[in-house]
Amino acid sequence: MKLSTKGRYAVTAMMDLAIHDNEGPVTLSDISSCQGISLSYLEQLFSMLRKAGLVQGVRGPGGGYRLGKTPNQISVADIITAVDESIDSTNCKGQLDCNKGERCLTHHLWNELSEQLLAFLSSITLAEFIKDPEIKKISVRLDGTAHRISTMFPVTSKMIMA
Amino acid sequence: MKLSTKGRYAVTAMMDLAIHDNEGPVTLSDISSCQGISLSYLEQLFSMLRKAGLVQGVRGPGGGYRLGKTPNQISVADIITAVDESIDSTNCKGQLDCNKGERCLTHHLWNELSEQLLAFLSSITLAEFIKDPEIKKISVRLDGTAHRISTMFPVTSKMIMA
DNA sequence: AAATAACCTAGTAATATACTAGGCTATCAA
DNA sequence: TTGATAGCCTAGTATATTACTAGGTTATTT
Repeated sequence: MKLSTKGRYAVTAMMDLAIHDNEGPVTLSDISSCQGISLSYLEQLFSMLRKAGLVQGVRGPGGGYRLGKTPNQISVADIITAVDESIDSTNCKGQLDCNKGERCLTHHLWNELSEQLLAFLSSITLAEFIKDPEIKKISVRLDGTAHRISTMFPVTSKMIMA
Repeated sequence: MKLSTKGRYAVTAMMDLAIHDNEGPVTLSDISSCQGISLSYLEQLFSMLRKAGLVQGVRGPGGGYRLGKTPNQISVADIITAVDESIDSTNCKGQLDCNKGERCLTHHLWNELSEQLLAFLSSITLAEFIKDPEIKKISVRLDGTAHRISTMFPVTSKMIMA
């Protein structure tokens, strides 16, 4: 279990798809300008997401990406593990005797923690975010044209905090 | 909130200290050989942990590091934030108008997720790991000489899994 | 006095992250 | 049928982070 900006890009992009899941595909170009990262890099991330079955590509004009499963079937853990390849959690993997024919206790403890973290992130699905009250407000306000512009919304005091 | 191998090194090292909290200081040299990372790198990590008040250095022979607070006052989140400086969660921080004078909804959603994750890792303290039944077994078996060698323990089938 | 181990700095190798540049293919609309 | 769109793919590269090496100083114990 690893968590970097790369993983965050993937998660936020998937949130975007989830919000517009019933409105048609979202283009990487839109996500690129929203998240402020290069289109080509996004393409690489989505290549991994697609191979993991988390998204579906739709080619041609009006195309883009949509979710590969229902929002409640896609967890944050799924997304992160798809793009952030897991770290070698023991650093002495392969060699069972990392020190004098024995094995570190702390490695075992880390595994326990790592599993707890994975379970936690697995329990959070994209469906939770669609239910967010802030989003409902936006959806109502923008309904018709939501597909193109609802990934953005006006700044509020709540949003400024990091 | 960021989680890399660097953070894992810090967490496992702190677990080590927590286990031996009542037995005297643990040397970085011991941790180095256990975790398989360089002594000097550990020194740099512990410099950050010390500045965060999470550990106390004890100089001279018989010295090493011990916890700076009680195990139940030190959370996994504390450790990770001390060594893995937090990422710029929005990528458009500073400029409030990341796109056409508006702000991305997904950034807001990420902040919510990030806070949930932080709350989760804040709820897990080093005290949990001391209570681990596996550790109790070791402590009983090694009691007197535990300080030096109890960071290691024999391989069991349970341990081989990653 | 000698050994230990924290504590500190500068420089560097290795790796991961993020981007650039180019191209190809499927699909839609004019 | 043609052009625009947008997915899809590869190779190369700039940047940042991670992890290490190699020196050193200082406090403490034996």
